[in-house]
Amino acid sequence: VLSIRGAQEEEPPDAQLMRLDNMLLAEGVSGPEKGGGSAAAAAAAASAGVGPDNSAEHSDYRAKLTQIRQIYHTELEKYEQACNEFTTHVMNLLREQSRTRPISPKEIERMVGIIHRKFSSIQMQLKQSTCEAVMILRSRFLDARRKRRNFNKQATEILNEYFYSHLSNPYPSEEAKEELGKKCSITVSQVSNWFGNKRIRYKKNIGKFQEEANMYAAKTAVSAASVSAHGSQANSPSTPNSAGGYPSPCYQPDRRIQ
DNA sequence: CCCTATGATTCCGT
DNA sequence: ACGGAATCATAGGG
Repeated sequence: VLSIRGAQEEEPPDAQLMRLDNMLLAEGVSGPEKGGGSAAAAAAAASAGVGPDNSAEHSDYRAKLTQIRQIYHTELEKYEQACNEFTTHVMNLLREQSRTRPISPKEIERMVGIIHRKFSSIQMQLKQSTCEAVMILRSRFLDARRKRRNFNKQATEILNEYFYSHLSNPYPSEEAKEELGKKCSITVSQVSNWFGNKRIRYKKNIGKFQEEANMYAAKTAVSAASVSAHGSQANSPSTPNSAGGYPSPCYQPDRRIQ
């Protein structure tokens, strides 16, 4: 009713609308019809983390995204159409009224402006809820926590061997991480995650890991012994244990119940 | 179904 | 950018 001067300037406060538009575009909802969407989704999946390109999950995600996109487009179209219809309807009414009373073009313009603002606020809502839906979808499918799989036994074996044989400084270098990742067929960041988790959990409850520590200490001791027995030089294979970081589990071969 | 183990993410300090 | 800590979400075993 009272926004006459706002009729011409509709831009200034709509930073949020910009954000919504940008996000919809980036997510492939409002952009190009088909190929763009999947490309954006793939990029999103790739950037979202470790994503070993699970195409089964991924196609599911894409299907849902397409669904969202279709809904969005049909709704948008519906709103647009409704807006136009309503506008022409109002125009007709005004035209009819102009027979009984004078109606300035300014008034018509004002009415049209009001209608358009109303409908664009509805569009805004639509965009917002679409964004929300996309975010939920993303968190549902792209969050790697939701499809966590344990590493296989051999991989954890290798990782544990490294951890317990470097217990004094269980911080593998970049190269070491790469090598471990290669041996375990996991990514470097997964190796980093594993060591991060292992360090904190070991430190938090050393007692719980005592048995495991002893086991791996024994295992590496055995392999070292066999190596030195086989080879000629008695080189302790990069195991200068018990320096600074974590308390050594101090292997006790015949630790029994009292 | 509950509980623990575990991989991944987030927050924060450095 | 990396590591510690807390937390999330699922896997796995009883």
